[in-house]
Amino acid sequence: MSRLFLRTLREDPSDAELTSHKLLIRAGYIRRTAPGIYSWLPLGLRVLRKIEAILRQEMEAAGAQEVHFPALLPAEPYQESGRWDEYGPLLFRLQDRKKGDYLLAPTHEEMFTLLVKDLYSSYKDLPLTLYQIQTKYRDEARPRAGLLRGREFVMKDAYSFDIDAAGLAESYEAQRAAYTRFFERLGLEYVIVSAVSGAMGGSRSEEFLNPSPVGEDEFVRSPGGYAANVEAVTTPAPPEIIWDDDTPLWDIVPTPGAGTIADLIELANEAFPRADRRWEAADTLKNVVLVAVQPSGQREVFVVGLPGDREVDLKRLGAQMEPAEVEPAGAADLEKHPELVPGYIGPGVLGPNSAAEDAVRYLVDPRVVSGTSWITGANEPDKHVVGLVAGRDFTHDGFIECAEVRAGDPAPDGSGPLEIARGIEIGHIFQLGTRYAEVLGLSVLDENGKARTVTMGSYGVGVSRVLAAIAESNNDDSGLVWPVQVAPAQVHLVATGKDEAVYTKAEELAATWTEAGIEVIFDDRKKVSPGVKFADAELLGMPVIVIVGRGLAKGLIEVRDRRSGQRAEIPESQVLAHVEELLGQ
RNA sequence: CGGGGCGUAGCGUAGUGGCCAGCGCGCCUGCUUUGGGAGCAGGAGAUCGGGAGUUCAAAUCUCCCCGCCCCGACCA
Repeated sequence: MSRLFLRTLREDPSDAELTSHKLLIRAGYIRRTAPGIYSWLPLGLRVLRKIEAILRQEMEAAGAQEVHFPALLPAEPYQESGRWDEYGPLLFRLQDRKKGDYLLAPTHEEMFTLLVKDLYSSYKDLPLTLYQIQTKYRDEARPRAGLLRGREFVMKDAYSFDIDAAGLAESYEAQRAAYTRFFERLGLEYVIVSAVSGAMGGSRSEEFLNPSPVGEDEFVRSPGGYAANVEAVTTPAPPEIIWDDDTPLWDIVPTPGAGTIADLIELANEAFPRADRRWEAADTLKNVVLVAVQPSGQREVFVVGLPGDREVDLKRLGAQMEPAEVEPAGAADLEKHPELVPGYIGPGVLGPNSAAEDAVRYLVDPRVVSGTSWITGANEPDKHVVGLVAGRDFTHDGFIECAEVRAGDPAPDGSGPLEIARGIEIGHIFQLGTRYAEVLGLSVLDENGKARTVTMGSYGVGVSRVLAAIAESNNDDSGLVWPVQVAPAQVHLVATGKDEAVYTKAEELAATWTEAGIEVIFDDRKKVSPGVKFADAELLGMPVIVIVGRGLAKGLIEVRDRRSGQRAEIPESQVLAHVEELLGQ
């Protein structure tokens, strides 16, 4: 260790917020090079390599073959797939000396698709799964949390190629199983949640989330085992209500100044109270004006209708409108639609309810089923409608998940009330289908000599993010506590005191153990006080700390378990056995 | 991109117009010290984020720019 390239820091870096970030920097595993870009130091690199090695084993076991693409790529394939535009500012773009467009790859679907197209043309060559462990680049608007969201990061991306949907399902299952084994071997807690496929396109998609309060993804789960990303949660539609001739007709009521839901409810309970109960926010139909912005910049104003007690969740809505982005309508957008009276918008002027040809699209929350009765805007200032029945008095252009999800909402599969938690996205698997194969022309001949478009899956693990997630969930007040599988070394050997015999003995142990296949970090620094060595050992976080020092005179060596803090004085002859036991070997 | 905080040595910081910019950690030399971040003595290390301006005088005031952190928007 006297020669190890390492400098531990006594104080937390001022620009770090998360425990994992602070500790990885203080313990000398990584250094920040630029915003969201980190350099790997010897210890950090060892951990990264170990995670990669485990991942490779699981990929090979699942039948995937490793390749390696450049990170620097020509623009053409991405222009063909449309992602050169779709990715927008997230893409690092550059030009060569001849003004040719290049990019630093954010992910490699196109390249894998083209590689297979280049070499294969028969159904006999399938199924095939390829993978790589590569550095990816994304010019994130706001990199944060050290390794958790960087602009450069290490990712394992795998791609499966099959002739049909059944094959894809099999390849997908194989990767899914490999992922569960991988995360289990790391000892990293994970939840598999349903996800929306987003910019990737495709159908089935699941995320592996490491539950953590510092995670950026919100997900829900139910006691019955349902789990989904908040963006992907579906709302179980209440049963339709059949109305009859006794169902009262709607009525326009004056509601001066009731521009907000809260005001409206208060006024309604006073001016036209219900017989059976008080009016609630959930009795109102709130209509919110939004704009969908296409990657081309084209703007479409549309309105969503949802129960008045719910807020619009732009994230959830946006996930369903990909690749368009959704934002609240601005003043300029509203000016183009004078029929939309802010605070008093009702279905009457929206979508199919309007006679106008350019009526804005009207999408509603799944709770607005046929037969439900609402208080909603009358499309003129200071007036609302009471008793407007969906299906009878108005209709819409379709349902959309646009409302916030709340703890306690029912799971769509009836498995109980949902709880909301946060997680770090450590893996994401997709059934892409034919999206990339189609635009890039990847097809093979089937047994009848007919060209069939290949169907693909895409499977990612954020390797550097996994490292951060492990650090985030494996530490204590004095430092990191690595699981043995990924620790830079298994044993941190400390020699204390100034007795030469101690150092000789420790060196001897280090050599023997290394020979026996145990990785040892040996703190042989002679002019460093014991306190510093102990503190460093705890900060660095090897699973076992061995101390050769004052006990040696009696033939005793101290062995500590980093995680539990348990200490034992062991006779020298039994130390190796004890260490191996602690390491679980 | 909006809101907030900030930028002084490798790290953490003090310094709101006035002498050679101070302290702790770390680093170097010497002596002492060695089971919980040692002591003494000496030393190296700073274009005070950059530029322009105001002033007899700027880390400190003004303007512009750059960068960092947090929240939001955004985000396989």
